[in-house]
Amino acid sequence: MTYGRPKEFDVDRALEAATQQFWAVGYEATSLQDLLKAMNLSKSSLYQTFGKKYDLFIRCLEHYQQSMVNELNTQLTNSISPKQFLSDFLEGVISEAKTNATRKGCFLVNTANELCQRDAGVAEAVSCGTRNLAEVFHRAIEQGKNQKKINTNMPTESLVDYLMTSVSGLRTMIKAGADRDTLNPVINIIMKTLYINEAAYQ
Amino acid sequence: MTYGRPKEFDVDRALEAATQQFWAVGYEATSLQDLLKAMNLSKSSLYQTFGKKYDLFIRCLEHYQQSMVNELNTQLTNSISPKQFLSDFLEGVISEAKTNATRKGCFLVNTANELCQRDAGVAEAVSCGTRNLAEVFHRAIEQGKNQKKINTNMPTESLVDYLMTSVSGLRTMIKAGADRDTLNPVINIIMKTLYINEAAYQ
DNA sequence: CTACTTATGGACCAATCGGTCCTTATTTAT
DNA sequence: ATAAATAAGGACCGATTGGTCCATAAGTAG
Repeated sequence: MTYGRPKEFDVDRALEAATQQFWAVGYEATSLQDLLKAMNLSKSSLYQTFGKKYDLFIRCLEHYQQSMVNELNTQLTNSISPKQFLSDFLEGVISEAKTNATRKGCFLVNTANELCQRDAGVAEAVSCGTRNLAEVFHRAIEQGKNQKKINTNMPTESLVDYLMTSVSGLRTMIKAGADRDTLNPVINIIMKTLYINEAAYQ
Repeated sequence: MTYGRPKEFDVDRALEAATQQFWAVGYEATSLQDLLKAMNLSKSSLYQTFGKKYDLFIRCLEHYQQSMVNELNTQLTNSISPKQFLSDFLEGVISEAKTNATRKGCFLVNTANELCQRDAGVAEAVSCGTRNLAEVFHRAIEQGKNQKKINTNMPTESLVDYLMTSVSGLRTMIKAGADRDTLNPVINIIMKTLYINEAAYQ
């Protein structure tokens, strides 16, 4: 039933390679040549399989978003407490600060900054990704509230938005060159804000 | 003492126009053509006066940074309280959320996200700008502490970094499409965190 | 009026951009 | 064996990129 010459490459691996490339340097700064080298494909294969650069980019965005959200969801269910999950997550975010390696940040955040205002399609994909990410945080915060660890006076939605804002901010600070020593107190403040009762009593 | 044919344009106005252009769409997405149109210059005039695109960009960054910091300093000295200053500032940041007009955000934040990891010169200019911005926040927070309005237990530096992080995060959220209604509660949380005693007692 | 200095307009450049298309290679179905 | 279908290599495309260079214009100093 399947005709034709089989592909000489793994589509998923190629997609992953393209994602890494776009993630590392963004859409505009990634040339077709860069993609071909990163994915190890001929131009024909790329266009035949993924369409144009823009189409590939959108697909990478979705690929990234899904795997990130999946990863976070399993981390949340495996963590000993929502607080530990959130704390680990923030630690993870700032762990790439001032490493010699490239600080890629979050592909969604990067793209939001680069393209969202200019391209409606990208904006839609990013919006979808952030909604899914927010859902994870929503779950974590609801659990924290149920365990009476998080101030139940504040609407969960606001806390989620606060968390999203804080994470995005951390990522920008890292790109701007902040190191872990300056950002560690910041995530302490953020955590204390979520777990405000502890902060007030300490 | 001044030789030669006089310039037919105002250097400062041209610099301002270039700043607006870079600010609006970033470095990569701004072509030389875009610059010439925005600045209303011939190519020769641009290169003779400002050097190459990269040089002009750095100069725009510095120009932006200086005028922003000056503006904020006068706003701080004219405000009735540091709290009012900070609150007004955050309000101002989210006031461009979901306007139909282009949401340009902060030129420094944009550039941090676009170029800092790739170009050392840009990173240096951004770092200088953020330091100067942080100084303004430092002044405001110290004043708040002196007036016993801000928790003196937390180091001022940490609060400054927290504020910088929050502002950067807000800007990204705006670019990602968040509207004022979702961000207003967020800045309330941020303000309460700075003025934590009020938050704990309310 | 002449020499000198700077500004401007635009021709020109190689390199690169994203993208198309045609030929050839490799497979499966009959 | 042959036809159908897909993949891969690479030539080729016009448009655009950032940038240089040169001839001409427009001033000032002596």
